[in-house]
Amino acid sequence: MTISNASQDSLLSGLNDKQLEAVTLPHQSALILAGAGSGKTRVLTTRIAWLIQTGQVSPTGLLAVTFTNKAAKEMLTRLTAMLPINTRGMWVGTFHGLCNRLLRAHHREALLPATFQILDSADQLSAIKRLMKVMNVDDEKFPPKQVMGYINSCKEEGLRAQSVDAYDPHSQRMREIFEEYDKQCQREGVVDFAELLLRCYELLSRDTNIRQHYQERFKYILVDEFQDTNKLQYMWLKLFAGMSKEEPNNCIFAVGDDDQSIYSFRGARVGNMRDFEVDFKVQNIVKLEENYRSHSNILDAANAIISNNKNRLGKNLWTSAGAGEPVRVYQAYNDIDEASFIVDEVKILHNDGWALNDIALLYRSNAQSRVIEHALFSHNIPYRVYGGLRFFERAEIKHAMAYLRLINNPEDDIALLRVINFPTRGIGARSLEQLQESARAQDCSLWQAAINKVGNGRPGKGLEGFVALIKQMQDDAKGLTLTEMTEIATTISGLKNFYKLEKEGEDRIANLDELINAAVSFMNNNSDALEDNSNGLTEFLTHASLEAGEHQADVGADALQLMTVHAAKGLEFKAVFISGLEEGLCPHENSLYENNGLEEERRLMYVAVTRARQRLYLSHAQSRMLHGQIRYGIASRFLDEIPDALLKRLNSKQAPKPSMSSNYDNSYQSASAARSSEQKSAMPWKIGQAVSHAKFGQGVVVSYEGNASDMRIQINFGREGLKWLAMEYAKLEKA
DNA sequence: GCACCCCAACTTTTT
DNA sequence: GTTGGGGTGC
Repeated sequence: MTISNASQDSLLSGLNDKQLEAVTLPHQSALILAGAGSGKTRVLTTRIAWLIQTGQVSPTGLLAVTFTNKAAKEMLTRLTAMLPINTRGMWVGTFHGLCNRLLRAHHREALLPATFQILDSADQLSAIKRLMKVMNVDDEKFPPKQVMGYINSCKEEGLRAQSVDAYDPHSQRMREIFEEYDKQCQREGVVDFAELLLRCYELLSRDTNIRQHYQERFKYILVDEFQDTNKLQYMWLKLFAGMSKEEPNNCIFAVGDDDQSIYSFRGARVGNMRDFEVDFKVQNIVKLEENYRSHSNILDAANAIISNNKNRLGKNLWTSAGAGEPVRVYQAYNDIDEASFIVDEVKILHNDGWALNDIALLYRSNAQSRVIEHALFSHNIPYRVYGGLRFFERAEIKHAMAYLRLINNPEDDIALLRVINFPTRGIGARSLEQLQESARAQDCSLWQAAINKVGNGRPGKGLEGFVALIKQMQDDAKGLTLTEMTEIATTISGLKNFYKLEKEGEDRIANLDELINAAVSFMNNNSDALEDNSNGLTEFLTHASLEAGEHQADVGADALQLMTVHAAKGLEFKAVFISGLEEGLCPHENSLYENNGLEEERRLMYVAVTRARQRLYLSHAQSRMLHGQIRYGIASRFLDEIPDALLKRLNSKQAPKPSMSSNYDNSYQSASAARSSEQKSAMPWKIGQAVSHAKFGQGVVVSYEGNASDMRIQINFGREGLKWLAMEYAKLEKA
């Protein structure tokens, strides 16, 4: 060891016993069960710093994998703060980023062109639609989105078309599309996200030399958010680790939290944690349970909720911070009342000096934000919604990027199709079909086909113009910097002029200008990493696909934070509102039909609760507008799972507020009043009335039908679902 | 080629 | 209620 004990001490000082144990584990595979707010990122980065500082590994001898670019960046930032090292050349990144890097380095062995492009989801979908047209597939029977999901989940299981089971005609056709899709991608030199991983995995399994090279290089492999890995990612990690006797047996330091696994819908397998324990003979799991974020009332609530899950590795968060405030529960009359409650509370907090940035409003589904946004807007409370379109996903940016892609490689059919007639230049569906037809006949790219048409004369004015435009752009681009090329792509293409003429095109033009800025800063940040002869274009295109950019600009201003619970994972706020805690929304009704769906919903609730540092509000509404209809829900079972002693109920009575927003009130009344006027006398229960049933428990009256002698009543029993009961026999009581 | 209309969907999402 | 995609008509 070349480093003095003193500086080692400073690196390790302030860690608790468990954190210290994790950071200084000997050379062996380890599973760190890191609870919410337990200092997970700190442990991970300190582990890396410690390994380097004690001379056990050089910065280039380790591999650190994350899921998001944000997490990777954060890790590098913290690392440079701890150690005076140059992080360039270190393999710290996302699964996709690292696979991309490896495939670029070995593109020949991976059978890819050096300039292979990465399809984002939108590109992939349009590629599939295009293929399905060629193959004459009925998109009623095979919705392109489903086909895409099928292809991606196959790849995420590590499967190619040849190895997929298909016993019925439908799945056989599906498999056929999968196979043709892969051929099309190969022809066009493009890879989708899942392909990046699968291609990389296959390359390493096939090519012993390359595999050995990396296995010898990466003695230490560190994985963040291990509970979110899918099957292929786990297989990929095993390859790097080297599992067989002859292989080096590198060790994996896996950090994760099974209780925060909320991404099974996109292929994540919590089970990888248990498999890892067995496969890598993990001796003991290090549990980080001391929480540095929340007061204990909040943690106790979270612990109580999650303890209802059966399949857990087991963990209980604790804090030395004291009980803190009770968890506040508000029962709202309807969604609008819920929103106005939140607005009132936020105002109070803000007046008391809380920064809006420190307050988050969480919901299960994006649709719920509308009502709240409306309330915030009319009360002039600044807010920021996370989610939605990101920079490189905006239409105008994708158009400009398509021109750049064509400069880079005109055979890029996807890019060509996107802009061949945008801005419009008289190439309609007819001429496009002809072009695609002749490309198919000649078995070449659309660009080649277009060139041939122009060469043969009578290509049509539009097509001739397009070919000339791209050729001119390519000519102009020679010797230009990336920034200048980007300018060309937005101007010569006619994009800017097009948006200038549009009524509401200012934002789009501003975005196009922002794209030029993005190119400038990309070059500033990466110029020394680029090869000497590279103008950075391929790298910039990759950057755009792999890092779609921040969701929204002006992050600086103080604003209330609105986001889904999923988007809140990994974040923390001084005060958190969790809204819409009703059966059907949270847990979401769809989840109840899924395997272990309820447990995942409960983990979602757990994630939501553990975001709060100091104050936590839970709210539910007796009725809310959903899909254009009023729905009556009962309180989420997750609320019942919190011990009463931790709660403070702000209004347990369901009396409607007199100050209700009038238009909603009317629409609410008209819905129920319309029916009750028909059969008022026969109806003993009002719609929205909470009732209890001997067998089904608590419920809410949703609707009814029939006449006085034969009336049926529909009740939402939450966990038991919607039930029709005959009035005559059902023994209902007011709840 | 484009504007307009209708109908269906509608949980969560990173790369 | 809203949005987006697809189809139709000028």
